[in-house]
Amino acid sequence: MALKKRSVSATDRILEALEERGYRSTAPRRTLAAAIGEQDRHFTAEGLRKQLPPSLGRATVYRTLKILVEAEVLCRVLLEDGDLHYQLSHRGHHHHLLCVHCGSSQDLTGCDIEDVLVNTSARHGFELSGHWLEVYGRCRECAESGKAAA
Amino acid sequence: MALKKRSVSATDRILEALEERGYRSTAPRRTLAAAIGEQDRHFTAEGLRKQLPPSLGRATVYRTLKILVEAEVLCRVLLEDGDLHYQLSHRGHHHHLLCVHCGSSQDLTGCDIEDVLVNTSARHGFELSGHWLEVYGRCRECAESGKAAA
DNA sequence: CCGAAGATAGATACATTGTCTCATTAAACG
DNA sequence: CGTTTAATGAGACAATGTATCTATCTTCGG
Repeated sequence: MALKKRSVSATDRILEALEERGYRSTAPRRTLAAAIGEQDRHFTAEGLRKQLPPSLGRATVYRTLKILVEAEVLCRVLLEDGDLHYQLSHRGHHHHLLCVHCGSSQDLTGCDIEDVLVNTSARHGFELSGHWLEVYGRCRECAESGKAAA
Repeated sequence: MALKKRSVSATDRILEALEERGYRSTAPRRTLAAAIGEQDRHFTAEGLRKQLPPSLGRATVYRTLKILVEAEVLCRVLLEDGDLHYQLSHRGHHHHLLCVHCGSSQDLTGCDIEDVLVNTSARHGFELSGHWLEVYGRCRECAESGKAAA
């Protein structure tokens, strides 16, 4: 269930985001952008690094990932076991449905959690400024095959 | 706004939880339980350790914290900056309202987020099994003083 | 094109937060 | 008590990231 379709390649989106923000176009960054564009799933910093030429320094990988998260091109994903992964992000705030079985993730859309949170928080006299939410479970495919099997 | 009141001391609750689960009563654990009972705020493993005699090994602190989280006496709190803290927990699943200004936290109660999540996930064909939520903002006190100041 | 200014890279040391191993010690229990 | 077995503390190791530093590459004005 990888996302293959893309009008503009993810690689290009990454490079554009860097350019927009005034970062220079360098060979390491282009290599990284291409590698990230090839991921069809959330990935770890080290996992990504293993797919890159060893000449590309560790610090560069982490630095670039950080920049891309700030630029909202990537977002962080916290797995249930505490592992921090990264994945291509659609702009704006959103959450993830993470399949604990196959590891896929989908964006949680059409969700009114924000409203619920604002209201509930207000009842506590709390002025909400942000939140972090990850949802774990089984995606449609895994849920169905799971019923058949187990 | 620390929680000072407690019918049974937190320290005792910790020791009881350990006993219930068949763990032995040892001096290091009693020391740890007492120290945790004195925290009036979420704390880090290392922060806690600094309040303990250096003779109490690092591994013991981490081991005990892990046990206590499993026993649901403590829960983990993820701060906005990614720092993982611990705090005394009331049993059962709940979330935290974390004040980014004063660092206090309160439990989010009377919240129907679970229902919203179940419904929203279902629309994605997703079979929900768990979630992680942290809410950041300003507590009543900080929100009010903030308005006066800023 | 060239050269200067400044961002970036890679190497590497360091930092943080844990986990694992292992010999020693201490609890629990008959 | 003594035996059994869990627990401790020391320290190695691991994972993940940040800071520092010098060399190098980009960019851009001329």
